[in-house]
Amino acid sequence: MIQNYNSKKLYERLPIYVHFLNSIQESNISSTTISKSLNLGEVQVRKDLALVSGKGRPKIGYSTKNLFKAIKKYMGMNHASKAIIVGFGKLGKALYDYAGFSELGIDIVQAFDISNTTDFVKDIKELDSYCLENEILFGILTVPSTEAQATAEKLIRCGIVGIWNFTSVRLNVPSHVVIQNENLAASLSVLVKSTLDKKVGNDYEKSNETNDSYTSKKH
Amino acid sequence: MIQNYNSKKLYERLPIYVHFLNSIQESNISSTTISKSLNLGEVQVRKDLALVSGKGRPKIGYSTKNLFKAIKKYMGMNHASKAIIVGFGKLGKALYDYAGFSELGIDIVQAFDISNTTDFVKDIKELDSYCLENEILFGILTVPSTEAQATAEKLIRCGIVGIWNFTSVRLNVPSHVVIQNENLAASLSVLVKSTLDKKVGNDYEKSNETNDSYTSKKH
DNA sequence: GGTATATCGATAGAGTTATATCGATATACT
DNA sequence: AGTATATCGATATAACTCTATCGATATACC
Ligand SMILES: NC(=O)c1ccc[n+]([C@@H]2O[C@H](COP(=O)([O-])OP(=O)(O)OC[C@H]3O[C@@H](n4cnc5c(N)ncnc54)[C@H](O)[C@@H]3O)[C@@H](O)[C@H]2O)c1
Ligand SMILES: NC(=O)c1ccc[n+]([C@@H]2O[C@H](COP(=O)([O-])OP(=O)(O)OC[C@H]3O[C@@H](n4cnc5c(N)ncnc54)[C@H](O)[C@@H]3O)[C@@H](O)[C@H]2O)c1
Repeated sequence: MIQNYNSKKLYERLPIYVHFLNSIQESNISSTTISKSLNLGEVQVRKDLALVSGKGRPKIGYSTKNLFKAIKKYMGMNHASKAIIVGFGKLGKALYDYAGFSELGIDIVQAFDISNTTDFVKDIKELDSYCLENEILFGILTVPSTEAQATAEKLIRCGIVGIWNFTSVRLNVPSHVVIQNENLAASLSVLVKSTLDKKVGNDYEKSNETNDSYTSKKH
Repeated sequence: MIQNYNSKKLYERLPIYVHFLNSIQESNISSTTISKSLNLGEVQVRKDLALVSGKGRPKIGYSTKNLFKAIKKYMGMNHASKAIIVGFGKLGKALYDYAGFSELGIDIVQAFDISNTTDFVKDIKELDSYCLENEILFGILTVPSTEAQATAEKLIRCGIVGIWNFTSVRLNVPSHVVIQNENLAASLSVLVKSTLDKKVGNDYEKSNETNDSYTSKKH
């Protein structure tokens, strides 16, 4: 594949830029400044921006507004994507209440549970009708792991094609469905192991550095 | 570097194996079976296991018990790592109550907050004395983003060298400290974008597949 | 207007991670 | 005991991702 670079890692960084651009006042911004503010590689930022946006100007940088729009367009953040949460427990509640997703064009429009139903938490039985009526594409799975596979299948039957999976189960789904596993336990383990590596292997700098887990890179 | 393959991705998979091994009854298990159960590449699993464990036997596989022990040893999961949570809000509470971390040798031993103090949530003012007394190495950062940098610095002053960062801030920390960013918003964006890509680019199979975000791999 | 330079874009290369392939071997089965 | 084969381990290759470098250029400043 020639120069058609479209990667998961890129997709993770673009929202970070969006959040950053949202937070600044300047009407122009350079890739250099962005890279320093976010602890990312300078070349990497430039490459990312070049891919999604129009030209930048030497000595000036990019128009903040245009850059912002370009990234949002590229990521499909303009038309708000509607998502539902299934499993309104501790984690589901935290995610449901979090305001930061809307900045990225994602609205969590409804929560479902098998028992904790309230005004704004519907019974899981209503899943079908709700999803079909509202054309929901995304589901956030925060049910107990024992219920994970069965619940995922329910979601898929309702037309959901993207599942954010917080359970520890590796779901089995048809090929048209996208799964994003959010394995928090694994993630914490990575931190622990990386930290221990660093503490032990202080002989010379370990070559383990990656953009997201380590700090003080020499950009 | 020759064959000293020690990657972040590997560190993410090993806990998945641990969880799986914990859940099965069989006293022997083959890499083939593991790979099918977890939707991972067969060769990849074999390579992972070869790196951390003793030999497997043709037609039999590995001893479940030995494999389990080997991975835990490799990952440093034997001596329990103690972590604290700072910011006992919705997310902090969910993490604090989650039982699944102990399987991976991690104990969340204490929570701190600036206001919601209770019997088991200490005031942030006690952070110093607690961390030093108890030799805490890991901190989970779930304070509001406005407090993130300042709080991270507090943690570091208390001897913490690994921070699991749930805030949207890209922390600036000294080089001996490891940061694991858990950017949930970015992760959700990846799901949305990947799903949209797939829906649109159905001309021929997109070459975007990765082990963690997509399903129905042809292993 | 002329010069210095911050920033850009492009290319090449290095590093990391995953997959395909194949011969070796211990085990199951006849 | 002899044969078929599931599974292993190793090597080679492919795919993906990041970084270093450098010439081009629009802008700032004299
Ligand atoms: N809390 C964490 O920090 C954490 C960390 C990692 C993974 N997880 C995983 O996330 C999931 C949720 O965790 P949690 O802490 O919020 O658990 P929880 O028990 O607080 O919440 C689970 C919710 O799902 C509901 N539920 C049960 N069966 C259901 C069904 N069939 N349909 C719809 N709803 C149903 C329950 O009523 C409950 O409200 C679990 O799978 C857990 O393993 C949680
Ligand atoms: N909830 C989510 O789903 C979600 C998703 C992505 C990111 N985040 C991030 O995670 C963090 C926590 O989110 P939340 O939803 O739990 O928020 P929250 O408001 O429920 O919890 C924050 C807690 O931090 C405490 N706090 C405030 N200042 C403090 C300080 N200086 N020291 C110690 N404690 C302090 C508050 O009292 C509160 O209990 C935020 O930075 C948020 O942006 C949350």
